[in-house]
Formats: sequence, structure tokens, C-alpha cells
Amino acid sequence: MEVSNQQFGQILFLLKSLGNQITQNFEKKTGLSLTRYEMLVLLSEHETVLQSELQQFVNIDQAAITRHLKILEQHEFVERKRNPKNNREVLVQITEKGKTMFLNCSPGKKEVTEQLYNGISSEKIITLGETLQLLYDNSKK
Amino acid sequence: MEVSNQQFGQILFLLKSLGNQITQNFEKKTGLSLTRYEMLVLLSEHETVLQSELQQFVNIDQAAITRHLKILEQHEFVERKRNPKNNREVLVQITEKGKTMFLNCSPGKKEVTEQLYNGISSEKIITLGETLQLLYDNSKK
DNA sequence: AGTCAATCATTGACTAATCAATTATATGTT
DNA sequence: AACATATAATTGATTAGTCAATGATTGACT
Repeated sequence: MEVSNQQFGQILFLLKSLGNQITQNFEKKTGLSLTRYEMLVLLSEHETVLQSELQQFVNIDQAAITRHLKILEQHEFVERKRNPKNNREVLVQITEKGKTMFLNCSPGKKEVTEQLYNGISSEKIITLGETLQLLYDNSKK
Repeated sequence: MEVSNQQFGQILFLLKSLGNQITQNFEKKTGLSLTRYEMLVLLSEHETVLQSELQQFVNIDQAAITRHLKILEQHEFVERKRNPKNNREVLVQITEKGKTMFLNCSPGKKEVTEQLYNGISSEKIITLGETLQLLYDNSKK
């Protein structure tokens, strides 16, 4: 039995819509934008991170990264300095204040995920994660 | 066996990122923004549609709908008039030019979906669609 | 009939992303 | 050493969305 194109096609917009909705919900519950949160994820896992590494990790363009970092810097969640080994590059480091903010997001994030996954089995969520990763890789080719 | 929070949490940003990526790919291949395409989907299924119905269908706010319609109107893909039965409301109707544009998007849309679903079984895609719908409903509560 | 409240659309101000152009630095070739 | 090219970050202009305030029309109550 063939699957209708219509059914397949609807997923495109559903993904867009869901992405938007999650972005809003996350920021409302945590007080931090999902993108900036994701930047803090990488920053909290490493001593220092290059701006270009951040760019790859969150998959938005360089210009947007620069602007997000400016805001994170204003809030004193990160510090930046030029790489002495290569003055074109910028090294980014999370501050104690940034780490605290990052941890304080956990309850809000949990709320968002619990609401989202409510009534859906763990197996389904795991399968979802795997499939989304495949789609994501395909979408970037 | 418990699933790690980390694994669950990563899906949030993955969804956001994937939604963004799909949005870009769609517009590049079809020449029409995914949101405006989705508006044409509803418009091509009905003789006339209320602006508020469009708003519900595409799940963005009223203000954004107004602006999208302005653009669609400039391209002469739709026409608008006040509802004579209720002058607060606006009735929207797709034009022949709009229908043509809508149909001309099909090949591009097909390209996007084929790239996206490449190497993934139909069963997985169907399961994905079902799960996404559940998540979407949860996200709106 | 006249006012008050509710509803739908619009506008303005803001945020987050894109792309294109620019600047600063580093690298490689003659 | 000098110049051309490549790379990293920044800035400016544009698009798509949000929320809050306003305007216009309708409906309901006295």
C-alpha cells in the first residue's frame, strides 16, 4: 500500500510549527532562549570554545552567533577574548554566573519536556529521536 | 531501563533546528515560503476562507497572517474582501494565478521530501508523523 | 436607543534568523 | 619581503515571527 504524498508532505509544516512552538514554550518556562541555552550546553562542556565551533553546534549562521554572544556577554554569562594563537578567532568561556543560569534552566526545561512527552511511551520518544537525527542529516546534504 | 534526560532534552533543539532547515530548503526549491505555501493549501481546498481560519490552520499570530496576505495579494495569488455578513471579518479567496503557483510548487516540494526521507522506511515516516502530531497537540496545551 | 464588552484585523516595536559586504588576520607563492 | 588568497568575525539590510495597543464592528443589557 502506497503512502499518500499528502501525508508525507504535511510533516514538513508540522515540523516547522512544532519547532516554533517548542522555542516559545522553552523561553517562557526557563527565561532563556532555546538557542542561547544550547550555546551554554556546549560552553559548559568545555573550558573554552571557538566561535566557529559554536556555530557548527547550533547550526545558525556566524552573524547570529556574534549577536547571541553579545547578549550573553551583556548578561555576563560568557567572556570572550581573541585567540592568542590565531588572532582571527575568538575564544568563548562560560562564567560562574553563566553556569548558574544554565543549571537554573533545568526545572523549566523539564516542565517543557514533560508536557511535550505526556502520554507518549519512552520507546516512541527514542524512535523519534533516531528518526529526527536521520532527517536532520539528510536535510543538510 | 531509564532513558537519560539528556537524550530527551536534545530532541527539543533538534526539532527547532530541523524545522528551520526544512523552512530554508523548501523556499529555495519552490520559490515560495513554507508558511505561505501552507496558507495556499487551505485556500485551495475551500471557496473562501476566513482570516481567522487561516490563523488557526497555520498556527502563527494574526499579525503575521495579515502581513503574509498582503504579500500574497501583491503577487495576485489571493483576493480579499470584507465579509458582508460580518464586517469585522475578512474573506480570502485564491486566484487562478495562485492556484497555478500552488501547483508549480509540487516538484520542488517533492524534491525536498525525497531528500529528507532518503534511506528511511515508509513505516518510520508514518510513525514519525503520528508521534509529531501527538507532540504538537501536547505543545499547545 | 445607548453604552459596555467582545471580537477581528491592523499597526508598531521587538527578537531571531538569513545573506551579502566588509575588516582583520593568517598563509602561501613568487 | 610583497602580494594574492583564504578564513573568522562583524555589520547592515531584509524576512518572519511575537506581543501589545488601537480601530472598527458587532452583540448584549439596561
